[in-house]
Parts: sequence; structure tokens; C-alpha cells
Amino acid sequence: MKRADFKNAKAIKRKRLSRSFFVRPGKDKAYGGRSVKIAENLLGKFVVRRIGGKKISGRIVEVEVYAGPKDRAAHSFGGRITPRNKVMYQRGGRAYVYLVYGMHWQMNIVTGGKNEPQCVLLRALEVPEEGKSASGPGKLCRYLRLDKSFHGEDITSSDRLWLEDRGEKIDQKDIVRAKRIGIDYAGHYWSSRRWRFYVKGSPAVSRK
DNA sequence: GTACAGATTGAG
DNA sequence: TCAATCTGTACT
Repeated sequence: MKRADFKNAKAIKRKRLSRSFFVRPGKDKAYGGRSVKIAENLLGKFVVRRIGGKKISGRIVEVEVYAGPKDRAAHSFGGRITPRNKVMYQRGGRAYVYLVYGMHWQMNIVTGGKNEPQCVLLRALEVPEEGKSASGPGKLCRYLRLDKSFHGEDITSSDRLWLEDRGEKIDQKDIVRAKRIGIDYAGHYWSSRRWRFYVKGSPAVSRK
């Protein structure tokens, strides 16, 4: 490697997202507002999964906000606390991983402070591997090889799962705001909230 | 204990 | 359009 190349390689910014990204001070302007902001800010960040000496990563291009206890589509609706969702009540920065439809894992990131049960679902990544796909929450977990053992993982300190800022800032005009997928059971008010965000034009976005 | 539905996916 | 597949949840 030439000296200049080495310098360039070192110059690529890879900063792990820390607690302050997931837990933000202040009050929400609208219900779930801070988590909406976090969701938008997650676009363009990278998920990194370390398996032994190997790293798998992907660029986040699609997310959804779930903001209990008012949100009928969220597991925390009504303030329910169950073995499955109790991690949502912890301080932000942890993974909420669970099985849907008896066969697909989904990964959420807990946002907000203690006893503020909110989270952001990761729905799609752009991945470098030819032929591989992470377009959809189930496929994303299959790609990253995530399962129940990651439930509750603190992604601000874990050595096998974390998020990175690599210096990209998605412009507001490139963020599409849409209705969440697969939650029609939550009733018109909640299913019509535009709490799904994706990067305009990304080929990896699910259900375009 | 039983019943039932689901933040999905891939095949037909 | 539909079945796979199983956990969480609500009820008896």
C-alpha cells in the first residue's frame, strides 16, 4: 500500500454511535418527535456485525418509528410490559430483537430514556456483497445473522453489533416519509401516521 | 390449560 | 393470493 493510500484509508471516518444519539434531551414537539428525528438521522448510518474476525455491514436506507404507549401498532401500547418488550423501557441504545410470524427475526433499536418505550425498526440495508439482500426487516436480520441472543444487546458497547457514522449526511429532500407497513390492525389513526422513512431512490428499500 | 393473531417472506 | 411456523398474549 502506498503511503497516500494508507493515509486515505485512515481518513475514512468510522465513529460508533454513542448513547447520546439514542437518548436525546428535551421534550417532543409532537408525540414521538425525538424518535422520528432519530429515525431520520439513522438513514445513511451503517450497521456493523462482527463474527469472529469478520465484519458484515450495511448502510441503513429504511426505518420505522414505534412510539408506545399511545401507539396502537407498538408492542408497548397501553404501557404493557412483557418479557418480550421490557427492553423497550430501558434507556435507548439497546437492540430489541424478536420473532415475527414464527419465523423471521426483526431488529429494532430502543430510543428515548428509561420508561419511554419507543424504538426504531430497521427495515432495509444497502449491502456490499454481490447477490445478497437485506431489503426487509426479516431479510436484514438473516443477512446480519441476528437472533434472540441479541435481544437486549447494548449496541453502544457491544463488540459484535454496533452502528457507525461514516460521515454521510442524508439531505432532507432525499428522505421519503410514508405510512408504516403491515400494521393495518392498529386502526386508521395509527396506521396512517407517516412514521416510515427511507432514502429516495435506494434500490434496497422494501415494498416500493 | 386452550385459542388466536401477527412490525414477513417467498412461492404459485 | 396464500401458507409456513411459533411465540406472546388473552382468555377459560
